[in-house]
Amino acid sequence: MSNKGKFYMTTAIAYTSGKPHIGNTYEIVLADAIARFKRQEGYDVYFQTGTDEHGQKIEMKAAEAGITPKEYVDNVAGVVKGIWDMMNTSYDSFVRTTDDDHEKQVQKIFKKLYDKGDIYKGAYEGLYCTPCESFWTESQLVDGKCPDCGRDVQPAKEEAYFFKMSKYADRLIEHINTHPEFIQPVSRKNEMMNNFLLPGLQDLCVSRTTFTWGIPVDFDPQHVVYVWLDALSNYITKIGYDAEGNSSELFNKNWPAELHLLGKDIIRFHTIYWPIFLMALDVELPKQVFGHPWLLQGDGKMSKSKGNVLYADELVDFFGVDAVRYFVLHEMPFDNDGVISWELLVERINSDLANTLGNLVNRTISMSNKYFDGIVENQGVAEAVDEDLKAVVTGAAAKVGAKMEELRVADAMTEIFNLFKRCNKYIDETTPWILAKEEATLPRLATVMYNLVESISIGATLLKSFMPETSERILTQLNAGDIANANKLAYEDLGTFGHYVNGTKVTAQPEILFARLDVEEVLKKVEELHPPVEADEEEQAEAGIDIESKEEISYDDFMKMQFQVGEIVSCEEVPKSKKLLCSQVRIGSTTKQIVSGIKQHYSAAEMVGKKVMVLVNLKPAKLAGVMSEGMLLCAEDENGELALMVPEKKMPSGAEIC
RNA sequence: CGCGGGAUGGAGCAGUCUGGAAGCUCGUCGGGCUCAUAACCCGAAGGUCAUAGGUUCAAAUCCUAUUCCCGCAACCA
Repeated sequence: MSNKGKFYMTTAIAYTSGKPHIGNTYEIVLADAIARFKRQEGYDVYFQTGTDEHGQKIEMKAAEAGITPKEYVDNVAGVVKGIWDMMNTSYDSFVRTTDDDHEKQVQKIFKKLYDKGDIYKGAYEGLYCTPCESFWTESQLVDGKCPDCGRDVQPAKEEAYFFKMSKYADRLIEHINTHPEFIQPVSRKNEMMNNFLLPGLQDLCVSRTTFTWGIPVDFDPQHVVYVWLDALSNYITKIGYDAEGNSSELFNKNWPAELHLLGKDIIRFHTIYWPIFLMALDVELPKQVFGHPWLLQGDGKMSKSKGNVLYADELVDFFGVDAVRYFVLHEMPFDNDGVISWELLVERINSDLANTLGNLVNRTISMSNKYFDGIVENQGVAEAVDEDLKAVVTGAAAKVGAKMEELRVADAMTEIFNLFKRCNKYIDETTPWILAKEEATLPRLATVMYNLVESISIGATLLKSFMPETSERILTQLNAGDIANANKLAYEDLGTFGHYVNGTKVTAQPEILFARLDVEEVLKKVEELHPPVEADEEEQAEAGIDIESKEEISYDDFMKMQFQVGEIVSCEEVPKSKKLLCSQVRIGSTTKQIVSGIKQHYSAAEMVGKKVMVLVNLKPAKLAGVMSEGMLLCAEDENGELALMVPEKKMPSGAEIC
């Protein structure tokens, strides 16, 4: 195998707040396909992935679960690694940001930047709401009060460390402009330049004191290191970077990275903060940052309460690892979001994997057995039709390579399947079953079968990076291991025809690679696995819902609140708001305007005429710019479904509720 | 006027940067074939490229305005 040099690539590290769904899993599969392909091409690949385990959210999640943050992330990191392994991904290194070596190095990096003067101690100034323990900016306030609780806020300062982003902005702009390949796809580059770099970078707050689950700043232990400075550093710390100059050989060999792969939502951190941190450390910048699109659920957003979140392990149970790998890689376009649903999965699997590929392998092996007892031997009876087949087959590797060079993985796979489709067409063109009828045409038949087996071998070898297991299964059935394993059939050989050793016997029992699936059956099973929401709701109603208890109040406190029956005389939607309805509510002889966040549960029209429970003496406030003078009371269930409180018997408008 | 993405035959997408006869996969319909997983091969129908203007010899592609969808943010008294 030729050596084309080293290739260091990473995925973003997965945040350990919970189990990753199929959208998160997509990234590691994409990375794996690229890593395997690069290896096949002859690069010395080092492929790193891992988990990002610090931050306030994790601290909270752990507290909810009643365990320590460390226990929490140990658990989730195990789940993440389990899924990565299940997906058959070939990473070389799995970093956890709670690893000792990483934490120590992040502390050194922080210190180094501080000593250099790029990080300085300053104060975060804002308006502070003591009960909520939150800082707000002027623009976030509602009527000058805390937007959360409506209480007064005080100007306050909190000390914090800041990073001098602006110092390096010009250098970064210069770098981005002179390295057009740095940010991929290109459309993202303009986004970064126009929105963040050109308007000017603000200094970035790089420490926190509001929570403790993070890497402590060793010379000022009140502070923990800002999560992104911690997380991004993994790309260098885990391969042995040392801020004091004793970096490992692994680091010296592999850095700078050829490719950082990440979701488009965190491009900003990777193309602005990360390069600037590296500049400050005097470390070279990575060659390329690719922000891939997202995989979205077909029918609406993934939501746990809808029971429609797709997880890799569940999909694998239904379809198998390679089918899921195929789907996510193939369905994901280059720079638009992709769609995933059970129906689409079944459609793709049936059409591409079962029909085109599986059936091709099956019919080819069956014919070999039927006509020649499984012996594949080219008898040299070529015809003109063979040439086009050979051209397509031998040209595939170059096409796939070109697509992969641009990271267009979906297109690369399409090229491979074009090869298989060409094979199916070849069978129709040569009609082996007719050749088999006459003794005289048997030599021609033998050549046809040889061409097919050779073509499929080449296709299967190309498929190795994307569907490693399937590739192996095909080659094993063709008994092509002696020519097509990594040692014998190198990537360079895929451009020429005729490697399959004459006289080789294929398996006598072709095994179904991908069974055809019935959409209805699959959906039925899915429904059994995730019972419809209605059933859930009933069960929950039986079980009841517990909510967080509030502090005890006095009778006087209670008597301060005035509740009355109100009649909704008119109602309209609040413009530019997704949740708000504005109602005119008649309460006795007065009418109040009340804004409520119930648009997703009640239409404006159906509100009119309802008699509802109103908290009347609530201080008026503006919502989305509209004045609201009270509150309509609703019951809310776990899924956020709302139900207005209405009197059980007929009551006049204005009747007191006590 | 909060930020961003999108709108291309029934479905999912490419093409848009760098204008030059509207393409792919699936589905539908018709035909062929029987080696094979009711698979495979051939053919056809189906699109005013969201709408309205503009630039141009020429616009899906560039410009302007509008409508609708989807994320995020905000709001859910």
